[in-house]
Amino acid sequence: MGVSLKDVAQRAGVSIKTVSNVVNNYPHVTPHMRAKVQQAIDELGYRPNLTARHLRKGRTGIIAFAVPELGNPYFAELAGAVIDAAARHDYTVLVDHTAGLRERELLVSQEFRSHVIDGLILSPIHLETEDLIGRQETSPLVLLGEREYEAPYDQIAIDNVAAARTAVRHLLDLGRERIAFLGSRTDRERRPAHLRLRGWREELAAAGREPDETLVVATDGYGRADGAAAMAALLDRGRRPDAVFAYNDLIAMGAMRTLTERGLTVPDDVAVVGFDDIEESRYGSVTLTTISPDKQAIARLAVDSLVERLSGHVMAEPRRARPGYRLVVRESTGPAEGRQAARVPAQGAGSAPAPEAGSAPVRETRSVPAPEAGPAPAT
Amino acid sequence: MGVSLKDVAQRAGVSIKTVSNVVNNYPHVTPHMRAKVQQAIDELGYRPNLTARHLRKGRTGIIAFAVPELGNPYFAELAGAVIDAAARHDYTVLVDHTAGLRERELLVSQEFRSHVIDGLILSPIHLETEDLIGRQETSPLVLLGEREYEAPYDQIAIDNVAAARTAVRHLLDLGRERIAFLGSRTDRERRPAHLRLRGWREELAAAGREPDETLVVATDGYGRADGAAAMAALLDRGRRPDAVFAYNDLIAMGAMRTLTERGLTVPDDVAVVGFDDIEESRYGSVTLTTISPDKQAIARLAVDSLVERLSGHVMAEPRRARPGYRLVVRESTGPAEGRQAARVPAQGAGSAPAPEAGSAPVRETRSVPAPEAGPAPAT
DNA sequence: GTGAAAGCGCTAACAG
DNA sequence: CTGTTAGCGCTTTCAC
Repeated sequence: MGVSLKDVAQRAGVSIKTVSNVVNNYPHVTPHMRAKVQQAIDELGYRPNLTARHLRKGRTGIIAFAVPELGNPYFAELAGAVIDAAARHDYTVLVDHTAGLRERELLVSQEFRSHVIDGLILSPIHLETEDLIGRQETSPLVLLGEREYEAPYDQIAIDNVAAARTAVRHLLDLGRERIAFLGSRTDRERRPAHLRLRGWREELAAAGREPDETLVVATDGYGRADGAAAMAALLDRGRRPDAVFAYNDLIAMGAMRTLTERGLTVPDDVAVVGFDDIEESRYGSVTLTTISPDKQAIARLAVDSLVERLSGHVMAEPRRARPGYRLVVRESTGPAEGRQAARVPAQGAGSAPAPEAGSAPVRETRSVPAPEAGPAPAT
Repeated sequence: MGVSLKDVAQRAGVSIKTVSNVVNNYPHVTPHMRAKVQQAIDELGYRPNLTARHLRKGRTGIIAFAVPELGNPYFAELAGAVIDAAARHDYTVLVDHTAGLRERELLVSQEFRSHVIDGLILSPIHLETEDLIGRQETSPLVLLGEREYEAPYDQIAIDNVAAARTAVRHLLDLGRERIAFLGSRTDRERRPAHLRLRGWREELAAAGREPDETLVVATDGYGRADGAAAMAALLDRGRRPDAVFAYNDLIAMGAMRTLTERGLTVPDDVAVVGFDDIEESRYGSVTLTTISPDKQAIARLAVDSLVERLSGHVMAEPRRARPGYRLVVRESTGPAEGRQAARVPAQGAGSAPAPEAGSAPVRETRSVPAPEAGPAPAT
């Protein structure tokens, strides 16, 4: 089919090696030679066959990024950041989504495009530690997301418990009494409770309140519809909270929609805090207070981890990096006027003091959570 | 490094070919042989090297999907649909984003992972016809998005002019007088006006109105912030419209946010129509009326086109497919109560009568635009 | 049914 | 500085 090095060599009347040298920009080639070869390349429209190169070199320069759902803006935004971070190391990213199904997560972690991806960044939901332990695939794997595993792989995640506690504390500081939690999962109960739910419990307990479990609503998924349904269920039960802490922004958005439909006002009747800081939460007629994980840092740490292992620096020690996060206070918990401009986080720049992991290898990256924006002395 | 066919063959005491047969599930292998080989495979933890297979077969089973910005939910949702559609044909998708930069669009279309991707689905913004004409790469390319090119490549896009006209007609039917257009581009003016802007002009003209060009606001990009800024600019100019047709949903969202901040009510003071029907537009305290392109159909048509050409069916004739769309009327142009439930489109199922392109080859796919939901007799 | 050998296009050694 | 050769791991004739 295509034109190969050999064809070019023939045409230019030189050896294959010389052409290869030109293609790879080897320093020691006479300008004359280079010109001659280049001409042949242009005439023939030669393009190097990367597949062959990959086979030869044993690596492809492709890493995979697998998330539950690309339709969730958090993962879409994260995917964008990962693609950019990878590009900085000359890696290309293969994005896949698992629909949060354990089976697909397993498949991806086990045998996904074996030997064509150099490594994998995976954000699992249903995967279990034992699935990971039994992993055959030898290419490096970096885990993202809320779940923590007792498996020998790098894990990048903000301190979910602490972040959740920060959110709940904010609501408590506002004087809220009945703080609901939306978004615990209905399925697979046996597995440890969500860290965010634990944060909710811990912070309430620390404040001397008995966590009211009737204010915890499980959802089937993590989407807006789930949030809307959960909020409706809570209200239908006659348990009207005066604040809601949602598992993520989408659930919070859905909850706010239900509140609007029921004629309740945010934040006056019900204050709402989300988690993720997707861009959408900075718009809307009531902007959303939320926990903002440093997505750039997460992407960078994940890619850097992977790239470092790919570079052959064999480090037995799997590492846990804790990127920064902060609480961004917006209208959904703000003063009742609901007219102030959204406080837009200075994304990327003066953001959290996440460990700088640019070129230097990432080491002990347990960064202190960023100072929260506005600890808000009780209203 | 890895364990190869040869290793397995040695271990099992058979030839390479036999192992290959087992791995590829060839029919004519004795059960005994198969078992023996399988055992060796398991013992050695053999995983086929797909890179080698790719080199040998000349194809990889990977296609690329390049969009301007993964942070735009429209593209993220589309990417998800493309991934799923590709999976149905056993293709994996490599997602990239171009930031809408012509340079990167060019790069992607020209030499992106040459020979490792079998084909490319590209949604360009700044690419010009001549860029496409001069394309060296021989792998198939399918174009998505608003722009139309005089180049020999398949193009999948809804009828943007007609869709825009539908949106504007809806606003006219509502009795709106001053309909603004938000989101024409400031740069590269020489290139033909956006089709959606043309639709706005045409429909106004058809209604006997002189399109008021002072109601057209250019934006730098296609995000929420651009919409917010454009709306603010328009209001600051003292040109208060009673309706807004935005280039896309994000711009519409930003515009609505500005309207809220300025104390104006949607839809009472200003009705708003978007374009894309991202999920977000179905939530929010005022749900958004929007043009809903059939994303599933777009993804399916694009992937099917690509796969068909990849299958060697050489069809000289490039094709233009026109997936369906519909107008989904929601609160942002609805009756002023603003309390009715959002009319959620039956995504996927009873949606537009888009050409069924499941397994059968896609042929003449100029589908009639789906019947719009609620032509809304003038208020 | 199974085995032996050639070669996909490239890079890495090693000569010259 | 340039040419020759071997081989990455696999599939694919073609014999047996």
